Amino acid sequence: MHNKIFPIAKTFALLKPFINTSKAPVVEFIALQDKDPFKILIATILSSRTNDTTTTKVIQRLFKVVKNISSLETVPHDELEKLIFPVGFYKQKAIQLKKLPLVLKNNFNGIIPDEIDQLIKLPGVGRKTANLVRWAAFGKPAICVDVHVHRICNRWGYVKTKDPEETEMLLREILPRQYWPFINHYLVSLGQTICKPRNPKCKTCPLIDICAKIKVNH
DNA sequence: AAAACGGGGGC
DNA sequence: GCCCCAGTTTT
Repeated sequence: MHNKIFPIAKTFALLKPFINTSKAPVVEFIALQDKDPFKILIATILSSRTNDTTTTKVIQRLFKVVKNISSLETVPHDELEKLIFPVGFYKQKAIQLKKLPLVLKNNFNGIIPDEIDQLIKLPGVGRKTANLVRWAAFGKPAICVDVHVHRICNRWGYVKTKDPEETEMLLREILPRQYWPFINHYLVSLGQTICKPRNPKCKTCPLIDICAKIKVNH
C-alpha cells in the first residue's frame, strides 16, 4: 500500500512558521466565533469551489435573512438565489439548500448529524464538506482532503490515486489523530503558494529536504 | 481578455 | 468514467 515513511512531526514543524494563522479558512473562521452547526454547514456547502473572500461576503448577508433551518424553508427560492449568487453554481446550491430541511427532518429528526456517513447524505455535502463540518461544527476528529491535500499527498508519492477518499483513508492510517485538524490548513497554505498544481516552486519550499518525491524513488 | 480557481451530483 | 454546474480573482 504505502512503503514510505511520513516524517510527520518534522513536516509540521517546518511548515508552522510558514502558515499565516490570521488567514484561516472561512469555515474555521466562522467556527471560531459562532459554533452554530447550521451556520457552519451552510457556509461549508457554499464554500465548495469558491474562494473564501466571496464566501464570507455572501454568508454575512445570507445569515441576516436565514438564521436557522426553518427560515431556510420559508425564504423564497429566488431570493435565496440572489443572496448566494456571487459564490457561483448558485442554481444548484440554492436547490440543495432548499432541500436541506426536508432531508434533515426525514432522516435525522431535524438535527444536523456529526458522522461522515450521515453528513454525506445531505444535499451539497460530499466527503470534503462532511469532514470539514464534522471538525468545525462538532470538534470531532476528521481529515479534510481537498484538492490541495490530495495533490500534495500524490506528489509526495504516499498514494497514487484519482480518488480523494483513498487519500483520506491513507492519512487516517499514517497520521496521528492530533494532527488531523491541521493537515488541511497546512497543506492548503503550502498548495496555494508553493506546491501548486503546475510549476511548483520547489526551490523555495520549506519541505525541500524531506519531500518524498525528491528523496525517495521507486 | 484569458486563464486559474475551493467540489458535488447526475448519468 | 464523463460531463455539467458559474461566479470571482489573478495573470
